[in-house]
Order: sequence, then structure tokens, then C-alpha cells
Amino acid sequence: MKITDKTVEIDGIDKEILRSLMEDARKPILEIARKLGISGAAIHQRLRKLEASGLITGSKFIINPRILGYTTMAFIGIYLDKAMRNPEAVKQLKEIPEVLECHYTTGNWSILIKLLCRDNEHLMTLLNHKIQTIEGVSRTETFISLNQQLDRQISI
Amino acid sequence: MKITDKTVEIDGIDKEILRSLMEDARKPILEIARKLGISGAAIHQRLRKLEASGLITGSKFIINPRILGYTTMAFIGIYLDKAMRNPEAVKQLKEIPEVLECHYTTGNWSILIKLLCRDNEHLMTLLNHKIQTIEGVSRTETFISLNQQLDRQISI
DNA sequence: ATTGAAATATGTTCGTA
DNA sequence: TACGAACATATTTCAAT
Repeated sequence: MKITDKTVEIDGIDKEILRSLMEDARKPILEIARKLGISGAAIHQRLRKLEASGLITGSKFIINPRILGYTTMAFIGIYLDKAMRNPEAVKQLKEIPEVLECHYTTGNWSILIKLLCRDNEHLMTLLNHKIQTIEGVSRTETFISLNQQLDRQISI
Repeated sequence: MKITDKTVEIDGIDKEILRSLMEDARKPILEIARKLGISGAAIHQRLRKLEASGLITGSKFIINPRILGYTTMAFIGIYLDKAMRNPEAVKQLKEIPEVLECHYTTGNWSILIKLLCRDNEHLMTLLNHKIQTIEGVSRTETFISLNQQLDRQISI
């Protein structure tokens, strides 16, 4: 990742295009073009510009993990006993597929992770056998998400 | 949201389709079809089935907030002084566009939120003027993400 | 930056196996 | 489920403004 990113100016039409595609990545460009009253070619060119600027980083299908039996989301604050071992600990955390996010944070912990597992038993197994066993991990604090009320990107 | 979701069985071809589209929602179905050696119509039919099952919930363009000047991500644990006021507090949190996630959690806090702001000053303004001022919020604990190492969906 | 038109590629439906 | 063919749309490029 770059150390610095150049910020970019976007106008109202760019915003409309982005809002449409952030909501549904497969919405046809021509449909957006008709809605905005400009040509498909214009949208196409603006999208190329937005991609070149680095603002658009890709697109994803979003799946509902519950349908696969993953119903328990949790946040775990991790205390590491030596700062030197942080990169190695993070490397091992990344290898756990249930770990979805991993942040170095200010505050009490060295690291905060978000993870998604099947149920509480699965969570406990991960904690005992995959996370607590990482060298340098001295202690963890677990917060189970009882109910996620919101999940969105930044508003444009 | 439904109280219960029926879990679903998916085969290896479904997984390949999903993996392709979770990585790039605009990848042409026909391209996936060629890669897997089956017809486009078959993929189309499988996608309809996966949508009907609720496993696919949509698709999104992913944008890089840094390009818009949003560089500071933080987690905030919120103590609420009366459980009765939780729904109203959550409602007000949702109205803050910088709040990306909001979870009821076990543990010390009533609520954990994830938010994205321009810089530390913006974060402080949000805390003082938008979050601490919500009725029922007694105390907050802020953890700034110094570096996000990982951001992904569940692996299929 | 935007347009329309042309060329290419994809999405979608349907009858059949 | 999967296929292929037929049809409808969308993407992409380009010369012109």
C-alpha cells in the first residue's frame, strides 16, 4: 500500500454513478446513463477515470454467511507481550479464515480482530486452539456481537 | 431480517462461481463458464438458485475512502446507562454517516461501533458533538485503527 | 467531456436432452 | 442439471465536436 494517497475531486455525476454501483455492482452502465440523461460512453469514460484515480478498488458479490451456518460474529482484543513479535502474530492471524479484519490499534490491546464463526463452540475452539496458541499472545478479550444493526461503506 | 435462516448445500461448481464473483462482481458469466467448462446458461441457472437461497445478497463496488480524504478508522465501545434507551441510541448512531457498523455486544459495553473519519480532529468532533450527546450514552472507549491488515468476507 | 454509431461481447430465455 | 441456439442488451472503441 502507498504511504500517501492523492485525494480526488469528484462531481455530482460521478457521485451518482458511484452510488448506483456501490448499491449494485452489476447494474448496467446504460441503465445509469438513461437515468442520468447522458450517454453510455460518457459513463464509461468517467468510470475509467475513477478507476485510474484509485477511488474504485474493485467490486464484490456479497454473501450472507448465515446461509452457510456462520451465525456468530465476535471482536477480540489481543494483548501481545512483545512488540517485536507483532508482524509474526498478524501473519498467523491472517491464516485463520474466520478472521475477517485485523487492526493494529491504540489503547489497551495491540491488535483488534473481527471474526465470524459458526457458533459459540466454534468461537471457543478458535480461541483456544488457534489464537491463544500464537506465540506472543498473552491475553484476549472477547466481545460477541449479539446483533449487527448496520454494515455499510462510507457515504458519497 | 428473518429469525432463522435455512442453511444450504452448495457444490464445488457453485463455490467456484461464488469465488469468482466475490472477487470481481462484474466478471462476465461467460468467462466463468469458459473457465469451468460448462455453458453460460448453466451458470445463469445456478446463480438464480443461489440468489433464491438467500446466499447471494447483492453486489457492491468497493471504494477506497482514502482517496476521499477518509484516513482514520476507529472502534468505539459505548456504555449506555439504561437498556431501555438502546434502540433510540442505535437509531441516532445510524444517522451518523461516518458510523459504518453498529453491534450490540456482550462484555463491558452495550454497543460497539466502527467508524471512518477524515482525521483525528474529525473523530474528536464526532465524539464530542454527535456521539457523547446522544441521550443514554454515559461513557465511551475509543480505539483507533493504526493500520488495517485485513478486510475480507468469509471464505467459501 | 460528451456524443452517436459500429463492432464485439454478454445476458437471458426457451425448447430439448 | 445442463446444453445450444436465438434473441435482446450491454460494453467498448472511435471519430467528431
